[in-house]
Amino acid sequence: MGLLGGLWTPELLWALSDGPRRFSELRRNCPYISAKVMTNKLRELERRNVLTRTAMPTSPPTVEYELNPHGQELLPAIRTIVDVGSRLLLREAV
Amino acid sequence: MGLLGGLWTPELLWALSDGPRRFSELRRNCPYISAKVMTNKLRELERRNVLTRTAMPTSPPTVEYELNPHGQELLPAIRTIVDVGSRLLLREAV
DNA sequence: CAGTATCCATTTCGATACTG
DNA sequence: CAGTATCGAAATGGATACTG
Repeated sequence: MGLLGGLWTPELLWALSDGPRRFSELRRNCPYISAKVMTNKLRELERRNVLTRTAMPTSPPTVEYELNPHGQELLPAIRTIVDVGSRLLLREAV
Repeated sequence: MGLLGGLWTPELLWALSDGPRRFSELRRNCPYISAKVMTNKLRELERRNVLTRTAMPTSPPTVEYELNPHGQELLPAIRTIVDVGSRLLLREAV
């Protein structure tokens, strides 16, 4: 949980689950995460060895984030959370 | 995640996963959770309809907490988290 | 585009002491 | 036994403005 911690971490990982994404793509995927928090999280996840950050020296700059094998291992957990979460939401709606 | 949120929530649910537990048993299972946080979490989980709290009017008082069906549905998620978590810990240890 | 910097509000956690 | 009360520390999140 220390790793998954933070309200938005699962959502970020989720957005990365089917391939590399650029910073702005992630922002579009998770519009409620401020740039600051997003940067913090991404850096943290990089430090924790869950994803890789690749900056291309183009202009304007392009940065890609991609889950590494460690990150892939987290996916089942995220998936289950998302899954159970949506079932519960359905119930509450009723 | 709003539901699972909080550092200790998964640990509490985990401790409850194979049957009802009394307050003091939970404290023994999760020695690092202060009584205050534990009470808060339990109350929150009760409010969220994940577990039931049963107080027996004995002396000294006895209170049992038990996952209800909603809570049971969370278990797969917790299990997966615990699972992935321990695999990652192993890696880091190496 | 992909960030940083600042400042502030909120939430969460923890230690300690007390109680029916 | 099963809590509650109080206080304070710390992490987390958000808004806004600025930059190579």
